[in-house]
Amino acid sequence: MATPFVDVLVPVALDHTYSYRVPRDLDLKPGDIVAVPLGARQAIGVVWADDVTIKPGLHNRMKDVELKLDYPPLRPELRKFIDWVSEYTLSPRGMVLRMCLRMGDLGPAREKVGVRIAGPAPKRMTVARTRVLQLLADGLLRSKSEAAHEAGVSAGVINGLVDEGALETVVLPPEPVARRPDPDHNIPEFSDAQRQAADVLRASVANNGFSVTLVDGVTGSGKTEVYFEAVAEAIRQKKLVLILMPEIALTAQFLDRFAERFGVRPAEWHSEIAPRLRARTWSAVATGEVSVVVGARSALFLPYADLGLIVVDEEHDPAYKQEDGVRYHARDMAVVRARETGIPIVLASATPSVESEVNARRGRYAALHLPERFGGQHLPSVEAIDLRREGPPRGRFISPRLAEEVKVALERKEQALLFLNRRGFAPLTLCNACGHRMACPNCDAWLVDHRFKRRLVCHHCGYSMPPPEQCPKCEAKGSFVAVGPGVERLEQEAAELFPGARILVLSSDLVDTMERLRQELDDVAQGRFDIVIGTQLVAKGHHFPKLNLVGIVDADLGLANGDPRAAERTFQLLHQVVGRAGREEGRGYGYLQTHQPEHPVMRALIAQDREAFYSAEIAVREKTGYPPFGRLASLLISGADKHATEAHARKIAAVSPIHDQVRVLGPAEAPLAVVRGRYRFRLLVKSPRTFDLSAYLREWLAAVPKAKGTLKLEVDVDPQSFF
DNA sequence: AGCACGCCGACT
DNA sequence: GTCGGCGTGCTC
Repeated sequence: MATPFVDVLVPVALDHTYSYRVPRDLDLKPGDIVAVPLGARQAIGVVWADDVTIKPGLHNRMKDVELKLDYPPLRPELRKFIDWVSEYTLSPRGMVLRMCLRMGDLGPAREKVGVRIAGPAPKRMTVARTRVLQLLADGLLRSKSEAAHEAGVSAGVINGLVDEGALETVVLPPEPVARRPDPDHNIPEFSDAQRQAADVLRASVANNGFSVTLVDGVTGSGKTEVYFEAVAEAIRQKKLVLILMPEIALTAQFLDRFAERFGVRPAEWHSEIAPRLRARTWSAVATGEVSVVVGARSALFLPYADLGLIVVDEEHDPAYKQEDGVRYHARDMAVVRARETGIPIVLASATPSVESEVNARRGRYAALHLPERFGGQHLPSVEAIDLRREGPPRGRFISPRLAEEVKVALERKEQALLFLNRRGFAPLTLCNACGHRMACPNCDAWLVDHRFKRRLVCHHCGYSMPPPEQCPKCEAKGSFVAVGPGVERLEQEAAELFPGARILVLSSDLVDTMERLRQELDDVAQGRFDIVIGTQLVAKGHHFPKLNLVGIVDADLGLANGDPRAAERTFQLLHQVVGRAGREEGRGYGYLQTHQPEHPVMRALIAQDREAFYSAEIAVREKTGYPPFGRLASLLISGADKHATEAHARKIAAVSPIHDQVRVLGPAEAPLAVVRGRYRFRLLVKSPRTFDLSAYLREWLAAVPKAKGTLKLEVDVDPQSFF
């Protein structure tokens, strides 16, 4: 029985559904994907409810559903998930739906045309034509471009032969997005510990209900191979699998590893997939034609036909947090999606987030530990270099001891990695004559000297200018000095310290394409460089067999700010970077240049005592009520005028509902007080862990006066960054 | 998020 | 006199 009206959720910044009339020839059910008129344009939306009662005043404004699209309906659990994410993050439901419908170009793909022999050779023969006919003499079908390429002729020759009737064109069936992986293609040899872990994961897939398992094992412990066994089990059960990666730079590398295990590459999903392939992939996921998707966080919102397993690799990675639009944490939302779907989820990391570690310790998550490196690899030994006692001379950043160790490594024909998480040449440019510091005109930040590009650059808004000839304040000439190190400056120092060494600098602003980065990483792996100087770009990914020495140039860098997660982040990042050493042959060494070797993060890295670090950090969080022992939300109020912005922030604070479990802090100037010419004030909301913070915020926002003019309010539940 | 509508400055 | 800037508000 067709219903006369349906409620449709449209992908715009709207929480409510709109009602549409259903034409007689359409039969619509919840989940169906439809095209509807919306204002002056057409929108793709999803039927959220049928059997709808219409308010009398609406009848004359209602429009008709235009058509139903030929895709499987969104499943109830995905619709529930959309509702849940919207409620939790306080984002409009339509904007969450929009993330599910980012399907690229709709409509039929351009048909690929193939050619084959059809009739006698034409009277006028040429050398090129002969080559084509010889190639196609076997009677097989080839695509036009393939045939032209193989025969070494232009496409025009092929077209000419088609016109003369010697060849005929045939529409080729579209290439599948991904072929079916073979779960038994190449099962690796496992150690006992790995086998046990794999068995547990396989069982969790076979049992087929919601469960969360934290797989933690050091780099090289075979985590990936272990959770591949769970993936294999899901494939055997004809279920779909989602493997989440924190960034797309890692997916490319990962696809080959997957192919080694399963014989074929999985489908790939991230923001840089070309529109056509994106559309085909979306559709193949919805119909269940692909079985494994490897993707960045946006892959979490795909309409999987029958999802059986989610894996979140590097679950601690901060890149899982989306910081604009719908602000969500893909790891946390993945757990929610698994729960709504009733399937197992695997969280994998060498350095789990404190959140996941606490959940594992309290038994809320199952935990599997893979303590050893595989195949007799050793963990690198780590030492501190105390910069207070044995630091480099003024204006230098590589201490004598680290320099000595690098020399030894080079003599042994091994590679060294110098890690500094700071792009450019120097973070500050200072006038020696008057003390003027070069600052961004739009932001509350210094301009970073990028000497390779010959520009001073703001890392917050992208503003850049050529280095000035003279000081804009005192007009002194040649008075500027670079203060502090960046990777480019480190290269200069390394070139002086290690003459003849082949040095490569790797940082995101120096990488123009993914392909180029891959090439450069490959060059390093092949031993074409002796010293790599890099930012966090080099923290993960490639294996460098000849790399046995890692020097952390400024281990304290991430600890300086007031972020409650600073210690955790620093521990995770440095652990990962140091873990690059000694992965294949010989023994790895890590050196931490630090002013505070007694800091818990440094001590844990040196003693290789992960447990001690987590226990100490968990105790701090518990005492201070920070996540996961309490909940946080941040309200960021920004605007072009400082006083108006602050006044608005105060107004918002004034209407916060009074609740004895909630503390509202602020408004205070955000740590970065101005960005892109906008002043920023922040309110921080703290509550106990079990408190429904989203409901509280919703009640609050209902009382907040609407922002006028340039004023803007952004709400972030579970903020990860405090800038 | 789009897109139209609306009210104030520089042009054919 | 009109073209067009982007602030404001609506979309069944």
